Amino acid sequence: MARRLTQQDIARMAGVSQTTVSLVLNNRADSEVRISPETRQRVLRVIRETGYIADPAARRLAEGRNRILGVFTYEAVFPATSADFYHPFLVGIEECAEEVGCDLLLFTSARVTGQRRRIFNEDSRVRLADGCVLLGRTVDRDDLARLIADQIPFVSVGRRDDAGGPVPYVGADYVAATRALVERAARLGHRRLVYVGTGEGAESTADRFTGFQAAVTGLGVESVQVRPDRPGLLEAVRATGAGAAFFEEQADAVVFMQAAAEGGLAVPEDLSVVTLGSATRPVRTDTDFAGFLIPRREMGRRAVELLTKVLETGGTPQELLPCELIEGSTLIGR
Amino acid sequence: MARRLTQQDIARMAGVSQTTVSLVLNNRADSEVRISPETRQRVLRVIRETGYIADPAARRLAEGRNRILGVFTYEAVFPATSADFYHPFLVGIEECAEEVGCDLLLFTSARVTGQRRRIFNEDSRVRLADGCVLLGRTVDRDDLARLIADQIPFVSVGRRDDAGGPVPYVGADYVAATRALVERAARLGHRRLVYVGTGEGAESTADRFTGFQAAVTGLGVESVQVRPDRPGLLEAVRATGAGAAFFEEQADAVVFMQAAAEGGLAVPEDLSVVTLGSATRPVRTDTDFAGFLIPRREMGRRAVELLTKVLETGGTPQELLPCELIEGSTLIGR
DNA sequence: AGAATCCGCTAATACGAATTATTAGTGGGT
DNA sequence: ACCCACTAATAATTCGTATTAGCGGATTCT
Repeated sequence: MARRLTQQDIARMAGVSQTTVSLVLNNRADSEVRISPETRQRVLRVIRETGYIADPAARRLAEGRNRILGVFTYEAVFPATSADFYHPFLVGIEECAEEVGCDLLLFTSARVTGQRRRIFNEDSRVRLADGCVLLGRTVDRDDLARLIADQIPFVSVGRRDDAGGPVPYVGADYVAATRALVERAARLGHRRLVYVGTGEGAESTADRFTGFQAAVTGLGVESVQVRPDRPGLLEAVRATGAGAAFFEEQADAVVFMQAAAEGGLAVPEDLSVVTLGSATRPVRTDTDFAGFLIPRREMGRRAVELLTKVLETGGTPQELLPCELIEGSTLIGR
Repeated sequence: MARRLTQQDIARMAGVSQTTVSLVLNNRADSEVRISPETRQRVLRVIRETGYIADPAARRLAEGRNRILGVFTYEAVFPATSADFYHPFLVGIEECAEEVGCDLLLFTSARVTGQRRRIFNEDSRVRLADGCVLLGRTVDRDDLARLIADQIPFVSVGRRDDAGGPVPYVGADYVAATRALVERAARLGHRRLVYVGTGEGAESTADRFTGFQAAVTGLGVESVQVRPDRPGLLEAVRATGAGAAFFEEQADAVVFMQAAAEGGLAVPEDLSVVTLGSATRPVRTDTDFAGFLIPRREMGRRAVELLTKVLETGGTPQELLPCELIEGSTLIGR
């Protein structure tokens, strides 16, 4: 097995010292340090010819940084079930990482403990990267607290509640987006709305409910809540007498539409339907729902941007990106 | 920024040497090395109390490996057009990487030179990983030769011809799968077959043609070849008088089906249709083609398995995985 | 009796790159 | 002849962990 090339090897080939190779590599041109153009070129040529690349572990150990950004996901990234969910984020992350000249390390090695992955296992490689981006519908609170306590630079994609301290994140502004949709319904004359969803669990879910309630209260509109998993959902929604239904989860709306068609409920003539963001669970539908788009790609990009900023100057950035509203065809006046 | 705890710190607190801490941590109980139970417990207690975790960078440096596997693709992975092609491979790769405890480094930053990516560009990061998996419809011969010459551990997903030496790969057995399909057609009474495809180019394509010809010759069945890109493909195929058409590329078969429907050719009543593997170009079709499935996910898994084996013991593994035959509804007797 | 082995632990060193301190050489000014 | 400023490079050290060689005394084997 061929030993990995080291700066020492390059130095030998170029007839200089390891120090010189390091200096050339890091493009140091301070007044402190001088390398003649010829020597520099000679070293660079050997490096080019051999395709030498610095060992990230050694570099990290010596310098303290890597130009490697870790990406941690709580579920496997690629499998089809979650691919649709992660994909847009990854596109954004990848784009921005390329721009800032960082490589991406997918922490696929994190073993699944119980049902999900955990960041800190026996030998977590999190510290191999300069910092990392956290991705997942929900994030383990203990992991977050540990990251904060250990002062590991990271940015969460998706807003997170405090976990032993403020969590750096870039999220989507579900509160504002949901409020805007409620306001639109109100402008169209709706006086009674039904919220179909749990309103609890992950922050993203809670935010939708928060926005809904705030808007409803502010506008003096009547509202009721219905759990999406209850049997006879169609009848339950019908019984509320609401003119518009707000679905926390698009997948539930898709199922509902099917039931409505079978049950003789016309959408949007009899009932308007609004979905609060694109589906997290993949569903196929032809319905052009009124709702909003989660700026997933932008979130990915921004997370990397913020992470590099954190690495440079520290801090705990918290940002919410606006969601684009979708006109759709399922919300009409009454 | 608080300095991290080191083994030295732990050693001081426990009143032992750094070596002892390391030995306790790694649970070494060889005959080579002995630690008394009391000392061990004392060290473990300090570790537990402080929440010490070894620095992965230092650990990797000492161990000499990164546990990072590179994944090189000749086209961008994420964009939707190629996503369907790469996805199943990546699923397998990720699965297995997780099992063997390795992280994945996507060489997405490899710049595109001309039309395609090249492995060895200005600042190739290939050497950053312990080894890498090559993915792509076709792979550059020069790149392969370079990898072999430089003794960089790698495994290609897909069989490759020698390139200045044998190439380690895990491929799909297109020869056997194609032969099996020809044999099935023969058993069903077909005495004249037409091969629609170029039969040349990438190894995967050549293998299909090889299998086809070998089977046809062995069985004494007549056969002709038709280029898939010629105008009037439908008539050309018809003119051959063949009872069954073997399509190298499923996408061509889909187009052909459309033309057949319009031209009044009934499939499979008038002509049986067989496709040699799932589509590389994404096509949507409802036709249940007779053909075979490429074990993409398995190939991805196996590639990582073989790569870890190469890393441990060297060698140049070459494996072909069997394709699962699809009964389908487009191949009947005559 | 002398050699070999065991015991529990530590000092020394390796790993690869970055940084520091230092050296050798050169030319100019007084 | 001497000191100084400057150039171009290197030797030595650092980072935190893992490994190897070895310590001196006691026990066991031959």
